Amino acid sequence: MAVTIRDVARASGVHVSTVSRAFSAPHLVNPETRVRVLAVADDLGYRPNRAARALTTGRTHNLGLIVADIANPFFPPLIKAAQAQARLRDYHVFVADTDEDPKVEEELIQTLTKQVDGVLLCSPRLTNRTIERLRQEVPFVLVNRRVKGMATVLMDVGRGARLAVEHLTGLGHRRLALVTGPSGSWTSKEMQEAAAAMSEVDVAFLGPNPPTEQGGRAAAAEVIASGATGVLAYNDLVAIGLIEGLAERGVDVPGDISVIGVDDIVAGRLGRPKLTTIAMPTATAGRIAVDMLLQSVDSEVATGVTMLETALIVRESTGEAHS
Amino acid sequence: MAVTIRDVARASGVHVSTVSRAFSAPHLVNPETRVRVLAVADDLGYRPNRAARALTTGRTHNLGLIVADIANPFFPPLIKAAQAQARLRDYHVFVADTDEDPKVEEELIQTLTKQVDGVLLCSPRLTNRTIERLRQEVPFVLVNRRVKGMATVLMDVGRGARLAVEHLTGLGHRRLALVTGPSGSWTSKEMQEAAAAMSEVDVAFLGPNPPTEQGGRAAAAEVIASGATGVLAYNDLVAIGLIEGLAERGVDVPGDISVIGVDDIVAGRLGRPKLTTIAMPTATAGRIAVDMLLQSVDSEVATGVTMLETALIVRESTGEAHS
DNA sequence: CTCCATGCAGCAACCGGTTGCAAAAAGTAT
DNA sequence: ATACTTTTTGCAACCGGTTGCTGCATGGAG
Repeated sequence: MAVTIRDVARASGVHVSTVSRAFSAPHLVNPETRVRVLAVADDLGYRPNRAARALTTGRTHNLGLIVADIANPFFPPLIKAAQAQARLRDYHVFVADTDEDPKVEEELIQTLTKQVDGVLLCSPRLTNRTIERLRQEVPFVLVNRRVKGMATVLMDVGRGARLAVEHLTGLGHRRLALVTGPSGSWTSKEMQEAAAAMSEVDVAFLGPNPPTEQGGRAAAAEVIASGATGVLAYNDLVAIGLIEGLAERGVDVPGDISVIGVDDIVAGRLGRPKLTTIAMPTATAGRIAVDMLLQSVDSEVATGVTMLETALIVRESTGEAHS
Repeated sequence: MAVTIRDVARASGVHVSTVSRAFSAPHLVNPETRVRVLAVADDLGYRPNRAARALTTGRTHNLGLIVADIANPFFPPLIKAAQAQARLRDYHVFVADTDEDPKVEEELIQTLTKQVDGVLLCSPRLTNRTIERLRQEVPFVLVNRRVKGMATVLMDVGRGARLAVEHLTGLGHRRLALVTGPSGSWTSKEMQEAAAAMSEVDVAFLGPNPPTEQGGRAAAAEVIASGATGVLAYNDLVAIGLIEGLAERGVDVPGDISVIGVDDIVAGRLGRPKLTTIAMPTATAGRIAVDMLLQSVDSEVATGVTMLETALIVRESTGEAHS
């Protein structure tokens, strides 16, 4: 079937070890021999078997990328960037979707560990304890989640939330609401803490909610009941759903209630009204996370926290408070 | 480091082959021995090394999924579904993005083949000839691309295009335009052929264009110049960009020009105006493609074409022609 | 013309499993 | 008790590479 290193060895009249070295330790083989071997290899269409190589070297040259929901528009740019960056370093990446389920997440990590050199955990829903344990088996880099002592890429959503609250209060809103996300979400907690720390404002916490359009739509009644006129939603999807839910109940955005999302997904840029949102540098996060991961794979140490800036983008879903 | 089959063998006082069989050929080992071995294995936290297993069995239990652009909203639902279906069958999936570049695509397939049992090629930009060649190295299933004799999952975009054209002519539009996609795209070709076959209508073909918002925006001038009042765009992204481009030039949709997209991505459902579009069953396609792929991995034959239905969804971006 | 350092290639063990074959154990029929 | 199956287990080779060690040339120093 496939052409192996022995075929190449036979065809070029050298020992397999020489062929092996011609590829992975060029300086240890005579330049002439090397070009000859390489020529024969190319001729035969030989391609090294990464899995076999991994067996001895311990390096699979694969990465795992685990996300809560591929279809959530927040992730694709991150996945794309991570995958591209990995390819640059000659790494392939497994992508897996946990459906927001911690059980699945853990199981996935377990079965993946042997096949990868490291795992990128994006917005994990696992407990800190579980993460600490799993960490023994394979290097991690966390995205959007803080666990002490672990390599992490964070986006400064706390600051984003502060900016959002200031924006809303600046527009005259006095009663605010935060439509929170899933309970395991670091981002959600971070937003809550940031908002709660702003003592001068009155903000109601509504949740937890699934991080989807449906989640937002379902929260509409609660938002109305809260009496808030300024709302910060867990993410754009929720914000969009919320706006729809409010519209169904005859509440206009931004006329009656101002809504701010998080993520700056494409759909928000095109929506009606165009969404005011906190932009997250997801592509950058993916790229940096891969770099950190590969670095920690080599150096055996996996630490360091990278905090990426977020930005408030004001569009049309926020406006002056009336009253 | 990691616990291997030999550790388990030693700890349970049997030979490695017995441990191996306890896992992968249970019926060949005495039930009592088996439970004992499994208990020890569980105790030690043993997990079989898939890569090592692949070396002898030839089955990696991995799949490759290659798409033109992860960030294109058309793909995530497909990726998600494919990945979920694969997991059901105990397969992991490599996801790779080609950036719409055939060179990258080919290279990716080459380096992936040894690590996977099969590859899902979604909307490939490769030539038929190249695909035929690569096919020798690894089983394929094609999505959104027709190559004779190969397993394929298609979405009936031809019929979709016909419905779209009928919808437009039904609204009184006489001059139509088709904003085509990338030159290697089967979908684009299919749409063109379907439209061209409708002899009674006058449709201009504008393209090729990159399948993005920018591509659509850039095509706006050309669309106006064509004099068309009804436009079918390669996909929703292009349609959205086009609508923006038209708006910049003072052309209203659907007031002056009607626009239809393809894919039914979320952003279109939320846009202004809400996009009339041809819905593609992407999740179903992903699921079925994985099933077909796994089937062909087992049976050594990879054929069969599955055609999935599309549907025209009329929203707000199309309207009556004003003479 | 030795002696030794250096460069290059071969040998063989090993990575973590699988599997055909044979031996041993257990069961069955005579 | 013997001969013959049928289970159950062990042995050892193998999958496709890698790598520490050894051995052979070659070349420069003394």
